[in-house]
Amino acid sequence: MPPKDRLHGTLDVLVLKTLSWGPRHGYAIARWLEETSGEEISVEEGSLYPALYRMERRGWIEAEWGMSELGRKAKFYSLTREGRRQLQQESVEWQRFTQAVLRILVAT
Amino acid sequence: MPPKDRLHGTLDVLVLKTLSWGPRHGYAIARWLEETSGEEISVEEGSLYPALYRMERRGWIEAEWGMSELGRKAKFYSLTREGRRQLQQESVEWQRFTQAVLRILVAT
DNA sequence: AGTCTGTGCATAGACAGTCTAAGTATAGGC
DNA sequence: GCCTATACTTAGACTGTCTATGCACAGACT
Repeated sequence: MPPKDRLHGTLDVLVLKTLSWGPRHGYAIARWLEETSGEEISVEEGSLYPALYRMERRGWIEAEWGMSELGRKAKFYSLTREGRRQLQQESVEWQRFTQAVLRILVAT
Repeated sequence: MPPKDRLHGTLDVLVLKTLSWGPRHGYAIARWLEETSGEEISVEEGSLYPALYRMERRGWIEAEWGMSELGRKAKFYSLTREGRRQLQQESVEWQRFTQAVLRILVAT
């Protein structure tokens, strides 16, 4: 696996979290995650857009065409009620799991 | 993805870490990870054994047939020098990445 | 005029890893 | 006799991320 598959399994929850602060278009989601993480996280477009479609299909987010800050057409996504539930649940599970892994990795 | 694909990308480093305390056979590695994590982590055999072969092929671990604690034949794996390097590196990267994710997930 | 970079979306196909599920084999408990 | 636990093996499904490409438009720079 390419070294950067590290995103595997966390992209959804990251996108959901990003949208929890209000609607954003795809490109903005990617930029925001990368900047906020100090470039520690990189979001490839080939991963992001399929992920957005998946989550829309599952009813976690909704899309609406609009205008970006720069006046270009862009698809804005927003969390649905179900998406908010999903975010909550996934976030908790992710933290529980990574805590368990961390305990093992730092054990002596 | 089945809800339990959460192991994705962390199985290798967990196995390497387990072996850092000495040789163990596959079955014991799985049991140990599950117990130590309080059943938070579950290691399927269909994931574990292919992972062991992969890591052996990559020179991170070495195998040797022996006898288990219960007197049954079992394949014992031990870390190679390269495996120790790999563990160190992967562990650091994993922690950096999950820290970045965590910061986002707990942000308000 | 032409090129380059940045914005923004879309999608095909490769790739890799985990999972389910089945099988082998042995041993002990009921 | 059957069930559970130990211990390894492997085929195939599944899914998600990646690379790579394409479209479209705008502004900057030469």
